Amino acid sequence: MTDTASTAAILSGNGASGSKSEQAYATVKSRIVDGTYSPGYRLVLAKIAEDLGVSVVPVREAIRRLEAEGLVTFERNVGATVSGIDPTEFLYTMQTLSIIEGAATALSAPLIGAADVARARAVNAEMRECLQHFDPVRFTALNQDFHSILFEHCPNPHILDLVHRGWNRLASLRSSTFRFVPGRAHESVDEHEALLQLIEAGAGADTIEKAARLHRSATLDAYLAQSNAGSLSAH
Amino acid sequence: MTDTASTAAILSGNGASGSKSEQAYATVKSRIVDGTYSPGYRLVLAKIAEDLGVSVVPVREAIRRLEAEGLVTFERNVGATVSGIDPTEFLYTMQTLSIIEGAATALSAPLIGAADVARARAVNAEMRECLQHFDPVRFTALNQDFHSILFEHCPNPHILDLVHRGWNRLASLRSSTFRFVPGRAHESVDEHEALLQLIEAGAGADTIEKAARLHRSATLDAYLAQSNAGSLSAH
DNA sequence: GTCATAGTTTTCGTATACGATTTCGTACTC
DNA sequence: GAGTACGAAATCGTATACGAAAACTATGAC
Repeated sequence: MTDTASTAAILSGNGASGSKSEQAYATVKSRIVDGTYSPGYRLVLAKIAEDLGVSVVPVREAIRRLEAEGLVTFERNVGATVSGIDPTEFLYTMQTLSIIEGAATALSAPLIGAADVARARAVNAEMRECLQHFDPVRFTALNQDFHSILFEHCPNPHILDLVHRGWNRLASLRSSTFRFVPGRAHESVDEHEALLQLIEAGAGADTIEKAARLHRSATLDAYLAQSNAGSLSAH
Repeated sequence: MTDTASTAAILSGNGASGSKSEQAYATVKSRIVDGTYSPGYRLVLAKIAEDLGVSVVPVREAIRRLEAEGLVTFERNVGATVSGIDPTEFLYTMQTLSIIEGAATALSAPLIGAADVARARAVNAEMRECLQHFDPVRFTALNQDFHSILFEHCPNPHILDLVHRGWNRLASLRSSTFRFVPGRAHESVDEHEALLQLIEAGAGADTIEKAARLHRSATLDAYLAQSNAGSLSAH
């Protein structure tokens, strides 16, 4: 995710590759994802156009594409704003994501080799270390990595696409840190190990999916219990 | 689905409502969905613009939005074509759809009242009739209705959105009929009844989801077994 | 002080124009 | 006859310009 954002930033930096419409799309998207444009931010076509040194037509096109992805809201003759995400929205997005990620993990499982499991274990070990010298930022980044390893062999491109969209949707809430819950972190690491063992044992897709989804749900529940729902929108 | 298409067609007919960009979007989408523009169809901006009586700018915008939805493929300096769907793609789309629909059904289940179950039963009864005086077109339409009833209370808007996107994606394959498999139809009706009973009994989400998904998967498998995979792309 | 209204400003919406890129057909060479 | 090079046509890409809609502001009446 951070990778995607920085890649887009680099692209927008040199600006040499792709059409201007493409550049506008990538840049605005990355700015939404990295929080430069936070929810509610008013996206004025002319300003963005000037900022990027292009005319409004490609910017307009980019904004509409982002709208189709759910990252911005567009209103006729009024303009575009970065999509906000209220507590209910947040819950629904997380719920959807846990379903999709569960499926992605289950579909990947048969294709995950010993090397991948080893990699995932290494990541998990690092997460355990992060718990000792309290480092929530790194912990959550590693958490993302861990699950990415489990997804990466998913043969169904639609599912992977949905996973990414979901995370993009949540990105403006600082996805890299919002899932850290101290009390939950220890269990989380243990659940990761359990998940890896299920995969190694060649458990059925149902079992793996359920485990993956429950794990994600539990993390979400813990997060919600910690921060009262009201503060979500202020994030 | 048919409803959506005809609505869009009506909108494009009077063309009075919404912006021209919106009109272009709705019209092109409906034409893709209803098969007027079938997979591989070359979408030439200028021609569509002329056809709709607008300039190319709003058409271009509409096409890019459709690209973000996966309905068209766009290549720089070359143009847009209606996304084809090869047998593998088809499988992945159906797989994704069965996951999403299973989840949608499970999430709806607690909110489905006796009246809804009765409606669904009525639809199912009609389906049974269709089997007697062989009417596959109506059968598949009713099948769609049946599942829609089960979805409609789904509180998670993202999931519903994904369901619709999935069906749009498949629409150019004549979604209204491609799922009819004579040998499978009878079982299908029985499974519907079983699903309704699970819902009435207040079964757990897991059980309902699994049942719904398995049902869809079985239908897909039967369909694939019937038509050899090669003919899919020609549809 | 509050509300309504008219005028101004901002911003969007799209048509048009022109440059850039690709594609396709034709002629020429080997 | 096959392959290549060149040129014309088709098509995309975007800047600019102007019209339309909404939002904002100031003014005046009550």
